[in-house]
Amino acid sequence: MPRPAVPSRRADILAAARDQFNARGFAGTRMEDIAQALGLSKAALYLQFRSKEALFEEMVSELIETMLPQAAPADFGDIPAPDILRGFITFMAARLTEPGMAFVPRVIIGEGAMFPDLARFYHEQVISKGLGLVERIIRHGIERGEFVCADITQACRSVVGGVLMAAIWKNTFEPIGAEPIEPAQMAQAHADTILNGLLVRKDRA
Amino acid sequence: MPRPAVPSRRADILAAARDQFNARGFAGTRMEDIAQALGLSKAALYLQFRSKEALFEEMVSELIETMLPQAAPADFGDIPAPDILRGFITFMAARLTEPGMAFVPRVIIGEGAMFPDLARFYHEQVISKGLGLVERIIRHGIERGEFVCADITQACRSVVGGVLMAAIWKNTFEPIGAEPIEPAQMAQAHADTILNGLLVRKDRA
Amino acid sequence: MPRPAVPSRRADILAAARDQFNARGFAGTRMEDIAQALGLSKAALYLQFRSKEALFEEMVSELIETMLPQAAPADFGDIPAPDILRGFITFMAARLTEPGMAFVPRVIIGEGAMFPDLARFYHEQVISKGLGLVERIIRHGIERGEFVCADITQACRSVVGGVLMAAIWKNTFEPIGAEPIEPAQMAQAHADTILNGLLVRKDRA
Amino acid sequence: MPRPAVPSRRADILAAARDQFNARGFAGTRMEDIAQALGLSKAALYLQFRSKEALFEEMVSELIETMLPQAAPADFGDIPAPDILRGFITFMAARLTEPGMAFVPRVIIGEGAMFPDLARFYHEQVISKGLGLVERIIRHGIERGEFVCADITQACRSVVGGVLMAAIWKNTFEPIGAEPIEPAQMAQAHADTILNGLLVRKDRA
DNA sequence: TATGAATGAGATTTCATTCAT
DNA sequence: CATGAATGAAATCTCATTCAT
Repeated sequence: MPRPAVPSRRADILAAARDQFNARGFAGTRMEDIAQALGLSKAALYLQFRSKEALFEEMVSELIETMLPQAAPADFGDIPAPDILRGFITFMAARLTEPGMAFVPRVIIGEGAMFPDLARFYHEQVISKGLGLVERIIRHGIERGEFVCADITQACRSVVGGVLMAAIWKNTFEPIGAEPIEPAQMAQAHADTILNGLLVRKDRA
Repeated sequence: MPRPAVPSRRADILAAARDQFNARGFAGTRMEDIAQALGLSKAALYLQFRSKEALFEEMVSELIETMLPQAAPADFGDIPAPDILRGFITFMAARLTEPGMAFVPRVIIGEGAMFPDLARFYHEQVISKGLGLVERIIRHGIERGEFVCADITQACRSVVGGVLMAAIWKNTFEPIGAEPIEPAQMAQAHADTILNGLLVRKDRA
Repeated sequence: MPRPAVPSRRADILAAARDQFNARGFAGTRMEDIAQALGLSKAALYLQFRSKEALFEEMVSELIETMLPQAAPADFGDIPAPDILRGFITFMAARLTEPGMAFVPRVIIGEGAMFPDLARFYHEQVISKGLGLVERIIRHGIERGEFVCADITQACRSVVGGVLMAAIWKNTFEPIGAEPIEPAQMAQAHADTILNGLLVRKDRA
Repeated sequence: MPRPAVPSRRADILAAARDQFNARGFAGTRMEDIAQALGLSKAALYLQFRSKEALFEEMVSELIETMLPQAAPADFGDIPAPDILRGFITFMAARLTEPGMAFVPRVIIGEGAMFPDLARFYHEQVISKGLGLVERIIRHGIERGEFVCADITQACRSVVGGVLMAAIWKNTFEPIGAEPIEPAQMAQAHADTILNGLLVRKDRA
């Protein structure tokens, strides 16, 4: 069942679009830019996509749909919650900082106000699902007597906030000269902080 | 001590510009929008600012310069580190989610790629200083035997990440229907998570 | 009968306007430019002149009215026509190439099509009167048996053409690096050519 | 040998631009004017030319490059200098007054101050070459014993001045009601004046 | 007399989108 | 499937002119 030798035009366009949106944001990217990057005419893009917005949405969808399912095991079984959480943070930090992904939160955050459909879509597909996954992990930990948490909803945001920070750092501040980060290392440290807290633990000392 | 009878037009324009850029981002805001919000003509704006970009940059600068100095006491003295950290998180969460401020990270993150100077300025003046402040707080706690922390630099990012998450949530997702957050409450929960961690503490149980 | 110690604002404005129109042409000069050159506000100009066009016209009028009467004696009497013609050419070449004058033909020629009133005014006041004067001189010479001329109207244009050439050279080509001309010398040579022609004269050899 | 079925849009646009710049000058012509004359939208012009200025410059260049080479025979041989000079004057007067050419000196003279590159280009390609050609003609005449001339450089300007006068008259003053000229006739008269001078010639009387 | 502030009417330029070939 | 040519709608910016003070 070989994939077609000539990969679908759609895929090519989506890839080129991702690069361009990554570099210039949604409003800053012209259809011309995408077409030129492909050596095609603008009109060719419209053979595959109804509009610039449709192209953008489809690209984000595709990206997201390949990302989230791998972030945590479908069934937690007997796996310790700290391991699952650490795995989630590490996986998401790696994904969201790799080139071609990091831009998604950036564009959504930056241009969500102008494109509410886009923001809604992203909120429902990514943020809600991501937070829901974290919530399941925390509940799993509480059930197993590993975690204690007064406000699960907020705690989820603390978890995701650190990951978001990594994505933004990589994509917004590194390009302008900020000290580079190592996503895996940052993920481990974030997991440590979230799991252990900063306070001295007498039970471990 | 009444404000001057003729408050500088510049200030009026900067305020209106802030609202508009907040609502629509840089590219999405038209000079017409700002002018209409003031009941002025577009041309009036050009009497005070050379260009749209100049107006934007001046507004961001001004905003930033008034924000950071109040985030923590200049000298920590004997104050317990957890209190200082909790205070910092609460203050920043309040500031960054209040209308008229929340947009700063959003616009910087969203359009930083198109305005590198702005992003650099923001990184140096806000992010670096903010992270430096958190670092001082954590070191203060370690010295006092209150905190333990393997990777201070990363921990700082976990702290700030939660605050950033609040700002983005308030500004990007609430407007499209996400469940509203209460910044003070979220700040407390974030502080709890960061301080205590999620793991069950045998020393307290 | 001393002139007023504070020369009329009108005169100041006219002088500044001349400089500016000279440097930038009519369309290229903004009221702001003139005002700034005087250290005044734009509004101040409108206290003296109804409009930009009115200001321009008045300036040209004034310039012209002081120029033409001196170009030739009012009554030719017994003066030899060649002397009068040589005097006219020399005078006009000097005037039209001095800074602050040369620009008049330039602006009229360049922007006459957009401002027909201006062009008409200039044609009637300057060109027609100038050509009329040359015609009178030539007729004077014919009457005195000094000149012979098959087509007086065209000959007048040959006379004026040389003067115009000097003005254009000085104002259009010298500023971009063309070899400078000496108006007096050019006027003498033009008069020589016009009077004697290029052909060898057996009656003089 | 039919012209290509799809004559280059560029050429069409250049032709229409010439007409419009001719009628209104550079500053006075709006892109809209040119587009309307072609039955196109403004945007269509930008498909072919980067900017208004680029369009203007390209048009002038093209025009100039097609004009000068035909003004005089490459090798004068035994041809009498008066004939060559008369031919040059007649040719140039015809060219510079025909619709579509007359505007060149007008626009250059009028807006040279705002476009120094253009003026320089025109000076080098047209004025200098034209004057050089006249100079060669006069020297040819002197060698053949037909001409006598004390200041050749200046005499050349007298020759060209008359031609310039014709172009300006046709384009600046005729449209506002001045008495029309017949270029061929004016050229003959100018040649007569330049060759014979105004003074009575005893050797012919 | 003078001006700071304002503006209406435009000018150039851009870009997502369409369509005949 | 592909495109060259085209465009309508808009956005930024300019400037002669006005007017309350």
